[in-house]
Parts: sequence; structure tokens; C-alpha cells
Amino acid sequence: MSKKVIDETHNEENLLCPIRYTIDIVGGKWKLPIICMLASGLPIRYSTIKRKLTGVTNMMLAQSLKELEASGIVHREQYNEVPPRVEYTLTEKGKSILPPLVKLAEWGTDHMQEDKTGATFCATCKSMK
Amino acid sequence: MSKKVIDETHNEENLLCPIRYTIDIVGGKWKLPIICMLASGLPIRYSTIKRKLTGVTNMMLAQSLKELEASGIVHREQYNEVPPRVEYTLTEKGKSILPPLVKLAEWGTDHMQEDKTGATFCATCKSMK
DNA sequence: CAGGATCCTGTTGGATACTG
DNA sequence: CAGTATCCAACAGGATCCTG
Repeated sequence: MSKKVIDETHNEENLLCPIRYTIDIVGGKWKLPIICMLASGLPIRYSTIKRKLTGVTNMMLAQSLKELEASGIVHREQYNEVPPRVEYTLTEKGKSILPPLVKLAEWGTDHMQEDKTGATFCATCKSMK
Repeated sequence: MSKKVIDETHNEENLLCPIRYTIDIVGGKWKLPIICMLASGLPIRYSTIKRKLTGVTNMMLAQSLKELEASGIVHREQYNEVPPRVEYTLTEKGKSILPPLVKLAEWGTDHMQEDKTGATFCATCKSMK
């Protein structure tokens, strides 16, 4: 979810565009990998996500998860144990965004190969297909 | 096409992901509106695009068009007349990205209405459906 | 008409340290 | 373990002025 101030003069023209609404939800550096990782449907712990997302900081991961939760894409389940455990899953809304993303992935796969032959693909995204 | 320096440590994990490849192409503030505007298939002049894209500067429009051309999405046809005339059209690759974008738009339309009822939609994007 | 050059600012994302 | 807080660098995008 973009924090940018809505410019009223462009609001109706661009920012309420349903495509941009969708891209805003999955935009940013880490949200797409997170969604891909949760695409299996199984709940995944915070620490597991952090470990598999090479290079992500606690700061960025927590923020991305919070924004995805605010968008209704992921569900956060907190267990009051010691040590604490928090698991994330895709909501129904989150699952429903996968087919459109797969369309994007298919188009990307087709046309990446035209440009740079032999490109390797993100393992998590491949798992969506 | 983003100008950001590619971080080699995340390259294979994220940046060669076909979804991100696709989103990078249509990302940014003006590329989606430009693509929507060209979706009819008719060639459109630079000045016409500029006039219809309220708020865009020459700087941003020229840059967006150049990047879309480099991505193979739009074709630039220059006529050596006085005054100069340049017309833009979607390439075959550009046309082929419309169906995936329509999927995104459909998802966005469905779920925007859950969040904010009565939201108005971008006229150019609606024209794609 | 169709851009380019230069300078500037707000946002995004990262580094590091700390906590319930 | 699962985050926060604070500070900072990089980049996208805009304003203004200039040109073939």
C-alpha cells in the first residue's frame, strides 16, 4: 500500500484505476515473494519467511506483512506461547489474486525469453504455476 | 524499465521473476495510462498523449515512452515534417500484454468495491474491457 | 512540435540497535 | 521469536528552462 499522498487532480484519472489498485497491493520489493511463498496455502511462521527471503530485514518484512494484512491479502495468527509464534496464511482474497498473477507470470515468461535467453526464474514464483 | 541498480544478491531470487519483469514494464506513474490510451490500436501523436494525460511533464512523458519503446511495448514512428510529428502505437508485444492487464483490472474492480463503495474508475483503463 | 538538461524533493527501502 | 525505533541512502518523479 503506497504511502504517497493522493494528488486530487490525478485521483480520478489514475489512482483509482483498478489495475493500479492491484499493482499497489503487490508492489514493493518484498510483497510478491511473500505472496508466492504463501501460495501453497500452508501457514508459515515469521522466522521461516525471514529465513527464506534472503536479504530482507525485520523492518521491511514486518512492514510488508502489515500492509498485506491491511489489504486483506494475508491473515495473521498469533499464538501466545513462549517463545512467541506468529503464522501467516493467505486469505480468500489473497488466494483470489493468484490467477491474475499467474497470467502476468505467463506473459513475463514468454517475453523474458525473447529478450534474455536462458534467464533463470524466481523459485517461489515458479511454484505458483 | 527501472533505472535502479541491480543488486546481484537479489537478482536471481527476485528481479528475474517473470511477474516482476512484467510489473517493471508497466510500473511507474504514467506507463499504464499510456498503454491504456494506445489500446485502441490507433497511432497517437506525442502532443495528443500529453494533452490527455493531465499533469504529465515533457520530461516524464518522453522518458516513459522511451522506456516502453525499449521494452518493445510501443512503436515510435517519426515523420520528418515541419513541424515534426511523432506517432506512437502498440507493438504486437504491447497488444499481447493487454489480456493479462485486463485480468488484473477485473480483480481490482471486484475488490475495490469491497473496500470503498462507489469508487470511480479510470476512464482509459475502463476502455480496455 | 517533440523532446533534452539540470536541479530539486518526497518516498521507498536499508542498517543498526533495541524490546516484550 | 517477532517484531520497533531511529537514522540514512538511493531512486522516482517533478519544476523549470532550453533546443533541433
